[in-house]
Amino acid sequence: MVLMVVTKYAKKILEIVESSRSHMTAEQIFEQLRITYPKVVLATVYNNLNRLWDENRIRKVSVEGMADRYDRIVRHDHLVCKRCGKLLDVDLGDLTVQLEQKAGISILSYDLKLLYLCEECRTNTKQKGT
Amino acid sequence: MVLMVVTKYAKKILEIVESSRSHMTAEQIFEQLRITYPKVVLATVYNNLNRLWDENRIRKVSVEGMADRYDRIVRHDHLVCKRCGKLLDVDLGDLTVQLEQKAGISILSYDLKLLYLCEECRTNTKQKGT
DNA sequence: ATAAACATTAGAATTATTCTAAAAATGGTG
DNA sequence: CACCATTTTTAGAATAATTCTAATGTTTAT
Repeated sequence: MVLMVVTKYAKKILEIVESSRSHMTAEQIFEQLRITYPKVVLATVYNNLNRLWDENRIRKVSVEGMADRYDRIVRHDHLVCKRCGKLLDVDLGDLTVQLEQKAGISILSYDLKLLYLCEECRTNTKQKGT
Repeated sequence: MVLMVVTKYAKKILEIVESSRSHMTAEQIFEQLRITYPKVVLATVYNNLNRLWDENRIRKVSVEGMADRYDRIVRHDHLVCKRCGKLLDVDLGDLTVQLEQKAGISILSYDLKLLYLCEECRTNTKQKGT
């Protein structure tokens, strides 16, 4: 149970997620994967993403009300525009130890999102919409 | 634009969310609301939840792959079981200032989830890694 | 009282994601 | 290699969650 990611699809999917800095959705990963393997099916992408996530090889990022996004595992945090959902990377350093101490429990990882209003949303309009 | 939450539905929904400690889904809130207003419709619940969230009167909590949950605004963090998605409250104190400093940006709020494996999931099965 | 603005409804429509069962690929064994 | 067990992929149906649309109802301000 040490060697994982054997299939070509899993391998390529991991590659896609890791080489992208753009928090792709399953659908986008699917499109990307299709370039190399035109026969592949969306369910396969979901299967593999779930497996990779289970094995801690990718991160899953969920923003309220939007499709889940997948991200490389390298630790970093996210800045999320509360209005349009735009996601940016930001690195606040590793808070694991601090958090474990405060919580008094040992954790697998943590997920930190800072909610703000992006430039556009701030200037554009004061009501909702992207 | 200062007085909000005027309608009976919004009022009651806010009441339900605030008086519950259980991170309810829209569906559950709907059921609860129906006790008082049997005529109400699910879309109304979504409309109101979205409005309340927009107005910062409730929190929305999303756990990967599950329906969004709604929560009172009182600051606290969450412990999420990575396997079963179970959600628990935990309070690590207010990190806003620290985070704003590290990020060098002013934020509306933040969302911190600690991922762990709950007792049950830890003992139950060892398949799927971890 | 009337018009403008906002809220609610019903149900269809859209998305995202999982499930199911069958077919295909892979792996190890004798 | 030949066989069986296991895992992966496929296609498409199924399930959820959430939004949209258009009509209708309610409230507010004039």
